[in-house]
Parts: sequence; C-alpha cells; structure tokens
Amino acid sequence: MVDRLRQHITGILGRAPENLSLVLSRFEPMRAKRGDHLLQEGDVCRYAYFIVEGCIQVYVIDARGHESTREFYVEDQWVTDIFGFQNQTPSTEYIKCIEPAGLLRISHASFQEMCATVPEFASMYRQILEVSYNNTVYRVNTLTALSGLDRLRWFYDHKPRLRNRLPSRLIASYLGLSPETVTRLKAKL
Amino acid sequence: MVDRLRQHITGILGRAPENLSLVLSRFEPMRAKRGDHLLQEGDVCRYAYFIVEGCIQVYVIDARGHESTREFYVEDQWVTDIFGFQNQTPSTEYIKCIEPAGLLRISHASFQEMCATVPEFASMYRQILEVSYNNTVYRVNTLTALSGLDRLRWFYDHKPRLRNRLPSRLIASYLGLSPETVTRLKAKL
DNA sequence: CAATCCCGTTGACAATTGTCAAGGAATCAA
DNA sequence: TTGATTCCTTGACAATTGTCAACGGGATTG
Repeated sequence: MVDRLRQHITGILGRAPENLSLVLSRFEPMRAKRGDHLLQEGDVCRYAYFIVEGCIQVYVIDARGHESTREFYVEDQWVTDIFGFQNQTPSTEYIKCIEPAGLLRISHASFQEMCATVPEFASMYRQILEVSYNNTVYRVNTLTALSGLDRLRWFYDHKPRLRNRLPSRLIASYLGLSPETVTRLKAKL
Repeated sequence: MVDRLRQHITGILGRAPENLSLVLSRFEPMRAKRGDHLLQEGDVCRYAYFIVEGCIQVYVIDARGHESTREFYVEDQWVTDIFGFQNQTPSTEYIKCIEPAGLLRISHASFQEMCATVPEFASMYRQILEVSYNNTVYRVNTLTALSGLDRLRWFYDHKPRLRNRLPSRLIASYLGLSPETVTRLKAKL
C-alpha cells in the first residue's frame, strides 16, 4: 500500500523529497470493513488517513436523525476531521467506510513532527488544505445557488465516477435532498 | 491602520515575530466605497485583503441572476479568493464592499515571499486556512442538514453582530432563501 | 418640501420538496 | 433455494419555499 502513497507524494511535489522513506515510515497500514467508523461525533480524531482503496463518507446527523453527507473521498485522497485533528478537539462529524477499504494512517504526533521537520511535507499539506478549502467553497456555492435538479446535473457532470459507485440514497444525502426527490429528478434527465 | 494588523498578527502567533515590521511593510493601505468590487468573476485575484474596517461580501451569481452569498467578512478578518490568488487563476466569485471599508492589501508576489522567508507568516497563514476551511465545512453541514427556519435560528445564534449589521435581503442570500421567505420565518421566532 | 427609490412586508398562488406508505427488484446469508 | 433485508421506485398528500404583485415606511436627492 505504501507504494501508492509514495507515488501520490512524489506526484504532488513534482519530485521525491529526500526524507520520503522517513515520512512513509510514519504511516501505519490498516484495513476497514464496509460500515466501519473511523470517527464518530464527539470523539477526538487521532489520525489522518490516506486512502489506498475504498470509499469514505463524511457526514453529520440532523435533528430528524437523517445522515447529511458533506463529502465522499476515494483512492489517492486524504480524509480526517482537519480542525479537530490539528487541535485535538471533539468532532462534529462522522467518518465511515462505505466500501471495504485499505488505508494508511498517521497519528497527530507524527503528523506534527513531519510538518515541522520535512518542509516538503508541510508544503504538501498546505496544497491539500488549499484544494480542500476550494472544493468546499465550491460546494457551498452549488448548494445555495442551484436548484435540486441543477445540483443533480452538477453531480452527474462533475462526479461521474461517484455516480456509478454510490447508491442513490447517498447521492441524495450529498445533495441535500430526500431519496424520493432524487428518484423523481432522475426521471427528468 | 497598520496597528490593527500588527495586533492581529501578534494575537494569532502569541507573540510578535522578529520580522514583523518587514511583513507590515508589504501591506498597502486602501479605502473602498460601499458597492466597490475587490474582485469580479473571471478576474484573477491579485491581492489578499486584511479588513481594518467595514464589511465584505463574497458571492456568486446564479442562473436567474440572483446573488448567492458564500460568506461575509468584517474587521480583523482576511478575504481573498484563496485558490485563485495562490494559483493566479480566474475567480468564480465576486468580492464586494457592502460598507465603506479600510483595507490593507498584499500582492501575490509579496505574499509568496513572506510565506517563504518568514516562518511565522507561513504558520499564521496555515492557521487561517485551517479555520477558514473548518468554517466552510460547518457551513456546508448547516446548509444540507438544517431547514430554512433552523438556518435562520442558527444565523441569529451564531452571528448576532451580523444580524444587526446586514440588511435582511443579504441574510436571505446567505441562507439560500428568498427575502420573502426570510420575512415569514422571522415572524415564527 | 416633494419626488423618487430602495427595502421590508404581506397576500395569493404555483412550484418544489418532504413525508408516509406500499410494492417490487436486487442482494445476501443460511 | 428460501427467507430476510435493503434499496429504488411510485403514488398521494402535506409542508416548505419561490414568484409575482402591491403596499407602505424610511432614506436620499433635487
């Protein structure tokens, strides 16, 4: 699994950093089953996860007990509760595997150490932060500016792989719609 | 105006960095009138702005020509199109003054230079990025998980200052509701 | 001061979306 | 295979929200 992370890091930085093997040594491989939680609301996020294989859902539970999905993450992406991870404070979100997953996880202490001692690692982290922030900004704008139908169109156009990979129910929870509404909107396309 | 930025930086870092005066020298004071745009869709964002005084709206325009507000920023906050600023790519958003404003702006080149040569500046930027990302994540979750009424409650509870500072029309555009709907929801509180 | 404009409000109505219930297809385990 | 479960779909109905139009107050301008 570490090979995939090596290629990921090299790809982002454009070259392999000197201390790459040191960085890689701080990651611990793990497997998770479908339905396993990596984090629950109220818990402190101890790890950041690099996804080698599988699909991860980040969501909250609303007042009526329904899941509301903030984001899905797949191969070659990172997932964690960034703010809670950095500040070691309780999370407001759940992180769950919706497919069997192969992951590489790094602890808070190791992450801090790598940021402080390997400049390329800090640089990579910054880039990932910027891209993640940008994606989330974009998501806010689609949620407030687009109708349900246009949000579904947007999802199909911009996330074709997830479309085939996710059950309709989860797509609905990502778009802020009920499963029934998504069924009906699909008929209009 | 620079004094306010000095205190802001010192406050975030817990102490004044050695090169503080160098950092401050890279900021250029400016004033903007109500209605002035700092950035328009399609333009490349040349500056990051620190707000000394005033209120800034970041928004997009939807298919029907309506403004849809992503965020408001006020005194002691930073505003820019982060991704476009860092990558010097065209923006999808508008940035507009909704009050007369006093600003300190830093160019892309100076920002890069400060990040590279003043570690405290890079650290501060990272912290701001993390907090901004976290706020935006929170915003996605309120938009998808809460009803219109609960979003209005949330806004009143969490943004009491903005409540008194913003016209109702702009609050509506922030919550993803029509002005009429906000009027009616207000009557329920 | 009067005229104008912007904004918030209200009403009537339409469109969108959610909820509840039921049925059927697909999946999974025994 | 059988039974159980989950998920998608559909229908009926209710709730929410948007649109359009009109009214009136408050601010601004001439």
